[in-house]
Amino acid sequence: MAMSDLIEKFLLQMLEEMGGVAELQRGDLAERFSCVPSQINYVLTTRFSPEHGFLVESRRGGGGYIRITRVSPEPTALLMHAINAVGDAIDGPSAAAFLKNLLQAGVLSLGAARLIGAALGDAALRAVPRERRAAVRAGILKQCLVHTYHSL
Amino acid sequence: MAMSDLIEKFLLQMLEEMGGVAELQRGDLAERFSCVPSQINYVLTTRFSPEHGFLVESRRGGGGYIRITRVSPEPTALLMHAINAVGDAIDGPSAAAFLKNLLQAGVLSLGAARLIGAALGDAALRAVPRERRAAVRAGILKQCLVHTYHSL
DNA sequence: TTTCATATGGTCAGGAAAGGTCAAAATAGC
DNA sequence: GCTATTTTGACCTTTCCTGACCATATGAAA
Repeated sequence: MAMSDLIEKFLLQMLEEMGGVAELQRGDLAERFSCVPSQINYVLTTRFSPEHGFLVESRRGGGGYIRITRVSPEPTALLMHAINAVGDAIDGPSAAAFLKNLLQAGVLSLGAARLIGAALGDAALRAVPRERRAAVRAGILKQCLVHTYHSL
Repeated sequence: MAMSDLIEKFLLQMLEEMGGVAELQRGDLAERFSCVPSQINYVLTTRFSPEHGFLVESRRGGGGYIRITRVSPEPTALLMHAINAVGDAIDGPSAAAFLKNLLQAGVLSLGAARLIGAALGDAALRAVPRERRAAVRAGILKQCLVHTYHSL
């Protein structure tokens, strides 16, 4: 695995531990990985760009620093929120809205969202009396989201 | 036997040992067989194409790699068979076995298989009376498989 | 207050380390 | 002999790594 990948991994883990913001010194990090300082910039520009959902600030001079902030909300937080919000029963359109939101946020892949959607549809719940479907749907949806949470 | 056949054999065995995914470096492999690197590409395009049931990913540059993943040659047939075999009711372990088979065959991704598993578990079906769960489970499972079928 | 030394971080271009493409030459199978 | 397959090499593209040089902040000295 290339060094840039290792540095990326390190920074991601750091962000995870620090709850979304990591502050570091370029020289220190370069020394830890035995590379030139500018390689840190390379990693930052290729893997922590805004399109990747990060904000990078820095300051030069004595006491300088580089701060990386995860700008797109963390998937775990979004999932947690969604799981709590589902409740004990949910109708089809509402469930679909949940899935759409999570898809939009990049927490669920298109395939996963559609798959869950299939599991929640009336066709899948044929064996459940109509008046109980909302409750069953909620159970399935929550469990799917919990699973997704655990697989992050 | 032509060298391309030898390389093919080697890669197939590698896939076998690694459980369906093999990661390699083009230069290394070329050196091992004393051939030019581009011959590896030839083997990959003629014998590990999607029609042959393989997925090939790669990355250039330092630390580059080639990854071959075995997928099912006939996902549609396997899915069709599975959908028919599920029946009107199915217990948890049997459903799990179905998923495991389809996973092994590469029809379902690990993520998809686990996701469906979560939707079929007792935790997800808490709102369904125990004696009706098998029927509900069958409905959900079949719908998920039908969905997968359509999204191929 | 101005100036200079030091401590950071930033930019950019070039070289190195992969993998990709393509067409011509060689070979194998009928 | 003819055709399809295989083999090869020249050239291309992408990604990574390095180093020289640049820019800015802080603090002490003049």
